[in-house]
Amino acid sequence: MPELPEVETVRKTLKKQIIGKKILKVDILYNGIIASNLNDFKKKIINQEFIDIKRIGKYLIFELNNYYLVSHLRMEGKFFIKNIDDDVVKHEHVIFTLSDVSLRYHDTRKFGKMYLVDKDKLFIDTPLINIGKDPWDKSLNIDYLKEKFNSSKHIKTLLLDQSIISGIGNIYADEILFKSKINPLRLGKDLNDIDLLNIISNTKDILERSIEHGGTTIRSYTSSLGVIGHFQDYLMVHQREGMECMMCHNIIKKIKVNGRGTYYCPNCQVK
DNA sequence: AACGAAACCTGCGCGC
DNA sequence: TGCGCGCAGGTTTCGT
Repeated sequence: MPELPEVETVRKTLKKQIIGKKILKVDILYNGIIASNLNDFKKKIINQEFIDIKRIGKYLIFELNNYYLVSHLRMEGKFFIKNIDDDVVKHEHVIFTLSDVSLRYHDTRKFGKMYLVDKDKLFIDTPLINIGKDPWDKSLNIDYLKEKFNSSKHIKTLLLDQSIISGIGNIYADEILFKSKINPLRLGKDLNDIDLLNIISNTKDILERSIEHGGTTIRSYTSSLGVIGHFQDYLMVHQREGMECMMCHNIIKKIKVNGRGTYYCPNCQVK
């Protein structure tokens, strides 16, 4: 479930439920989720307390007393709060037993990762060492994008590059390009100042509006923490292949860009 | 060095 | 009904 707005929704919801609580026990049912040294992870995390939950790009940053627990949900990672004695269900891979509740990490495809990072090394260690600018960072400006987009890669690919801007995924990349009237196959180096300005402002605008609606819940994905977002009702192109463009009534097309399904309006987004 | 492809996993919907 | 294929909100690793 994870692009920036969905992760932000999880962060807010989770924060209300676990701040101030201590980790009494951790059960790891599928080791692949833990990207750090497994034994260190298990040992260090016991008796740590949740101080705060932040978000950087698509990463959830759980602030503990002495560490950051950094979690990436990848395609289908979800957190749930359950009763401690509830049965463990299929696809629950990491179970944190807190004083009065059970925090459970559920991930059908097992793609998600968790890292335990020293507090003074958050941006020095993996996975955040190369993280790009936050969409609302004031230094994310035309000059920055001119340099980073000076490439023969397609703009869709560049928008998905987390070391340039952090938090944009496949749904919002399509929406940002539609609103900016930029064809996904245009090359980064061919964009002009107006294009870059549009990308900067539309990225913030679309992500903000999605956060207001609790993110996007599409396909049959069940949502994290029982929270269902509604921004899918406002998507202009994503998953609308064969349907009429909301702006010009031409037919929305679907292509592949860098292996990712990409939706656009050939009339609004001329190459 | 830089690019696309494959890998990591599971489940669903489709056509035959 | 069953099988095989393609597809999925992501990122890292492997080959050419």
